[in-house]
Amino acid sequence: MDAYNYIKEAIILGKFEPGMRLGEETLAKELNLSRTPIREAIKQLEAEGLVVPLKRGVGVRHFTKEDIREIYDLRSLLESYAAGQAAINRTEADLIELETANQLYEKEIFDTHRDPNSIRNIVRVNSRFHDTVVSAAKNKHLYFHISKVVVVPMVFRSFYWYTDFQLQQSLEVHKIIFEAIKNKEPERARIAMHEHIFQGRDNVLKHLDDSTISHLFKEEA
Amino acid sequence: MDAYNYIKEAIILGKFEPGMRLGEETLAKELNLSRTPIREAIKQLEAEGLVVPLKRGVGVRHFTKEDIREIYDLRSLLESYAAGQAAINRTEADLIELETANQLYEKEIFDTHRDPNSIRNIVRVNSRFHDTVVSAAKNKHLYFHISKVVVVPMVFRSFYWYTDFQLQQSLEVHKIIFEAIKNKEPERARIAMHEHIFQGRDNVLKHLDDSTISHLFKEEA
DNA sequence: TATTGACTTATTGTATACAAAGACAGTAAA
DNA sequence: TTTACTGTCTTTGTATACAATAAGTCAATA
Repeated sequence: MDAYNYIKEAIILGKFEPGMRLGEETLAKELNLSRTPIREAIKQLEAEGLVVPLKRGVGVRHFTKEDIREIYDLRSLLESYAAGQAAINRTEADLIELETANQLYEKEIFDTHRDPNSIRNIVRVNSRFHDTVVSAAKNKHLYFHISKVVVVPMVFRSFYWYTDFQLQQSLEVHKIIFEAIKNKEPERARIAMHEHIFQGRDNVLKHLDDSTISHLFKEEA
Repeated sequence: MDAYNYIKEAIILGKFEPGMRLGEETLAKELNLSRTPIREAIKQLEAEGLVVPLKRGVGVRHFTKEDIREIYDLRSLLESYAAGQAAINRTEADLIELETANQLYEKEIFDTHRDPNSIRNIVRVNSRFHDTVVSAAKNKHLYFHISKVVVVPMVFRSFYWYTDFQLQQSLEVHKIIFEAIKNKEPERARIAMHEHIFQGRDNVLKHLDDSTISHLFKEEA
């Protein structure tokens, strides 16, 4: 794996915690590389906003409650628009892929043991559904920007906090979104997606005071 | 100026034309630097989508008509949302800054000689107004992403195609947006901004067949 | 004890050298 | 004329060395 993806994944999975400084020499040794490719990877991650300047170098960005609110507002705006456009522009192939993603999602939810590996699988198939919706909107630039908004460590961790009921509920909304896109009902798709993402947002915000994860976030000024 | 901003500006101003390959050694000589900082700048620009892989290296990205349509759709979605939020969250300082920007805009429009330098000034004050609207929405992540969507060479050139009447019309819409934000009317601000950006979009698309600029764009496949 | 200052150290910023791999040109064969 | 091949050459990918500077340390002074 290249330096960019290695660091990115480490941040998303929480191996590199928010506020942690990323020394070039350290990473270079960790990846058996020289500093040059490490620096390039860091520059890219900085452009994406995943790492921020920290003491003549960079560190993993931490997200405040305010950040989470803002990001979910933005994501909701973009993805609900995407759902609406998907209901207009989707192809038959998109519908098949959406249905597949949801079937896998259903399977993962029922089989889950709630261990980290299982959560990762749930995240993966959930992302596959959302990704397909955005892809079906047929706007490459929209796709590009949504992928940058969504890639935030938060999204990964949030699934730990879903109850079985919430996971089930989430699946049901996926099915409603799918039906709306299939039947070419943009408004219904848009509204359902908006609700869906705001449910996720509320769930995350509700748990932000939880002591087990509070160290991952910086309090607002 | 650092390598990143130098290259970025050269692309936006059209000094580096779409499709042009950006050789590291060449840029290094041009800026009296070694290849290392050049490579880092290129990686950042690549992450932003302003340059794309081209023959084992990178080249300036070209935008198809389809790209322009997509970008304006996206920009319209984001900026009209921003205008709505600005009508809710704006401070008194925001209002002063918006009014200042519009006054300068008015001045530039009346004084213009339609030379490159004058166009640059118009672009600058127009950007200042739009920037302030987005800033007044009080969502840093929204601001971040809009700035990436808007920074496209297109925006700069589009002002060459405005007639005096269109510039005047553009100013009038700015004033309507300002009033809506001032009076805390989110829907009115949102709709006005949406119309405003779509007018810009139509203007650009109308001129895309123009022979004087057609070389700047690649035909759609 | 807190604060300032010089000193030491660690880490980044930049340049350069070498290795690797496409791109290109020229040639030969179909 | 076109295609396929081969060798050369340009340009990128990576490593490393050195310069610059910010950070940390410790002692002296208020």
